[in-house]
Amino acid sequence: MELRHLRYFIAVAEELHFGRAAQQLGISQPPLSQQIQALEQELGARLFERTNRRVELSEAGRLFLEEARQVLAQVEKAADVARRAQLGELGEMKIGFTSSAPFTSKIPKAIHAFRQRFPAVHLNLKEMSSRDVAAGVFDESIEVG
Amino acid sequence: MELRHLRYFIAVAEELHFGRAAQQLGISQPPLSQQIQALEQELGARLFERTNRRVELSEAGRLFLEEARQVLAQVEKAADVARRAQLGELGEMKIGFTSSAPFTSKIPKAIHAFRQRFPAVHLNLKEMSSRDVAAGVFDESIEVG
DNA sequence: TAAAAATACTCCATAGGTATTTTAT
DNA sequence: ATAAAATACCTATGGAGTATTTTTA
Repeated sequence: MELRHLRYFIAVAEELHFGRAAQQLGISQPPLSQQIQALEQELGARLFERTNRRVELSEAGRLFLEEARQVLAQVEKAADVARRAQLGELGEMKIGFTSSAPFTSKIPKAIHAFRQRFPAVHLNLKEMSSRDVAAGVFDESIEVG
Repeated sequence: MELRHLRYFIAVAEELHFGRAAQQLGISQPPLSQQIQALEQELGARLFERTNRRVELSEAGRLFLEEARQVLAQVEKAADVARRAQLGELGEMKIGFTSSAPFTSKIPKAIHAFRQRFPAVHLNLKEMSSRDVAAGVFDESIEVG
């Protein structure tokens, strides 16, 4: 099974008409019929009742439609997560700082501004020696959450 | 995006090695690299850090992996729902019966046996006139949940 | 220099198109 | 007689294979 099968199935389920669904999908009707048949065969389930002047969903089709929509929604979410993570709007930020850093003034403000800007980024702070800061050492952590 | 991309991505994420992942998938390494590249391009996100002796997941890749697994799990569920609905192990059963039916004895037993056999089928009972039973009329219903 | 991924190209399986037939109204 | 899906057949896009190059540890 491929997402194509689910996209095609949903189009037919919404139009209840192979010709119009094909048009909406930008393909012709025969390959759409074929893909739906292939899907039905793989599932071992009849998804539509075809009575030549009318196409309607079978019981299996109605239930499958809900699941198929959830799959596509989940795919959208997956793509969105990846894009936002790439843009640095999601994920984890680890910051090491030395005890001599002006913690009482600048760091809290910086954290606040950062969390305002990237609310989905998980912040992870740690006080450490300046040598470790320079070396990029960051084993344990204090989470700000 | 197609499910193929997700299946390939998960294989590479698990093996952290394109060659072995390709072998596990039953394809050769170059097309696997190509499909992963196509996926990364479509997402606009780098999923792996390639440093020639080592492949590792990027932050975006780690987050995407969780989502991708959920997609495939949802696809399995969708297929399962369709198959079980086709077998009559899922869905809805509507039964009309007349007031003269021996409700106190046979019907409750029949319901019990049915629900034992098909626990996922939603039962829907209604007392109606014998004429409506014969005509298959079934507008409102009493649900047995 | 060795191990692994990326390129370059070639091939073929199959998604998709066109033409036609079937079917039920 | 008509509208719509199914079937048959053909085409061509792109997924997959083989050979080779690039990269860096």
